[in-house]
Amino acid sequence: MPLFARSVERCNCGAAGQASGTIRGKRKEAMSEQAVTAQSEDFSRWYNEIVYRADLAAPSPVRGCVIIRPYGYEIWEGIKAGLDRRFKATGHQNAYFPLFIPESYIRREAQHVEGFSPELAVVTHAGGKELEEPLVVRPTSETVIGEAFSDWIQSYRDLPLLINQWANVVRWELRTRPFLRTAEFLWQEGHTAHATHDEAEAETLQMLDIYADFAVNDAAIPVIKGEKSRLERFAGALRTYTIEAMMRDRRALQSGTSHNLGQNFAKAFDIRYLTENNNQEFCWTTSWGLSTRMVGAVVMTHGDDKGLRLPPTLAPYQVVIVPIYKSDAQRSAVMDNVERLRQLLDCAGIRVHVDTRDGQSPGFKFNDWEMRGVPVRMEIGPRDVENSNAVLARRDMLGRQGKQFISQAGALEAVQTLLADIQQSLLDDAAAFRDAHITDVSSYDELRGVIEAGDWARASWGGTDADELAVKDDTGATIRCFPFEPDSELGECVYTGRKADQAALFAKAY
RNA sequence: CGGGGCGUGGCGCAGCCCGGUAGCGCGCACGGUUUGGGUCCGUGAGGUCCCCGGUUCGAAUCCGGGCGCCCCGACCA
Repeated sequence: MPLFARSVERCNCGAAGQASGTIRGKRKEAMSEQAVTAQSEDFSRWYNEIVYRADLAAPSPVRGCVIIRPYGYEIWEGIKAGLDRRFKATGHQNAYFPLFIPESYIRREAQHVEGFSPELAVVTHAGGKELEEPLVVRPTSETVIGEAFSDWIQSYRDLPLLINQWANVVRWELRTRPFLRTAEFLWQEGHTAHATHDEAEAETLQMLDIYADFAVNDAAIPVIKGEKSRLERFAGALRTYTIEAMMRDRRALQSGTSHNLGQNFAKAFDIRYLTENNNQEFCWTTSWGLSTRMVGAVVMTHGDDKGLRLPPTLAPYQVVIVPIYKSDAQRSAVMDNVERLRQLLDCAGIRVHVDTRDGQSPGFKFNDWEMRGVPVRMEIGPRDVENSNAVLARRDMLGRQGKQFISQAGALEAVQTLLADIQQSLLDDAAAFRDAHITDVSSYDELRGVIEAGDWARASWGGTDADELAVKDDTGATIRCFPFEPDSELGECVYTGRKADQAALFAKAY
């Protein structure tokens, strides 16, 4: 298509009588260069273009890393704020542990080493000398925190210990994509210690609920809660729980995980407490994490062919005001109105931005902010000034039908209503999309067909690890989770035909 | 680690086959014009042509070596 447009332009060079054709050709070409690749054409290309063109991220000089630009970082800050508030409300406190972990720590929990050693970055030299013991750049902090916990916890009176840290971690991945998988990423990792298995289990599930509540209500991403299979379990955990979300290309994205670590780390790091009866007992610990991957989830859940669509709760700008004017006289009258409305919204706590760029046409700005996903656009021009009106346009409903003409007097209320509407409609859209692409299957052929078509399959499962791997080799899909709410009756195992013990959700995943 | 491709102003590319000292689009700066759905015109700034070596009067272009990146297959929040 671009090739065609280019050749048309070339042919028209110097040709007489084809002026309008040339202009049309040029305009088409310019449009195609400005437009984003369609999702249906190439989803991962769409994703990359959006991430870079909406200024979420920039390429980094280091292999698998990215620079998170201010617009992208503000989305992350919104995520942090939403989670941190929920963590605090449930009694957790923030702390910070070192980036560097003695290599010997990582080795103390057998499964943990095995799980992480392939992707560790290790510092062997520092201060111009070789270190006596290499330092691992943390891939996660169970080990250092476990060591600290063993010091801090003496008696049952010290429990539960509820700690969270906001940090960067490094996992040396081979294939990386901005936000979804990078060598370094930002996240929070919660670490708690409890007196009993049941308390630890309750904490693990509580934190999963918090992730789900955040995903649904703040990020407008419907998620399915469930337990991970043994193969997908965190290295060193008793049980791993997950929230799974469906992206716009129907691939699954694990968007947050919560682990009941049992007494594995307590035993490896000697985290013990004295009971009321003066007995030494090992603690039961948990850990749970959610990362900058969530930014990618927001992009891939809500984005469309025009670009980002941000849920108002997380949008850096909830409203962008585009002033429209010709003459200087118009300009000052328009800007007068704009400034008053900006203040009105700002005072109400709405994140509002005025696009004062000169030399960019309003039409350009409309498209630009649509690409960046701003939920609501307010246009104010001479006609509006005359009538004390304004135009509101919603990002989730493009074109004429998403526009409304309001009075400036009712602007605040109209904007608040609209923001709430958009938040809800993004969630509804995503939920409808997801539900339309999950199918219950009762035979393996059916499962294979559904996966091949790109959808998710829900099936009864009673297979072994080896069976699960065989299904993965055969179809490319993995068990994303055993959902808490299976939504259907158990039959025979879809793969082995034996008695099934749980319902499993199969999908291709990121 | 196996297979494929690419390194040329900030970005995307042409030029290379057939050597003659670099060009286009976008972006950027300035001036004007325009502005209710991706304005247009003019002027201008900006390049170790990935690196090292060789051939040659002369290398982005030919030859040798190296480095880096991207895409596709085995692991992962």
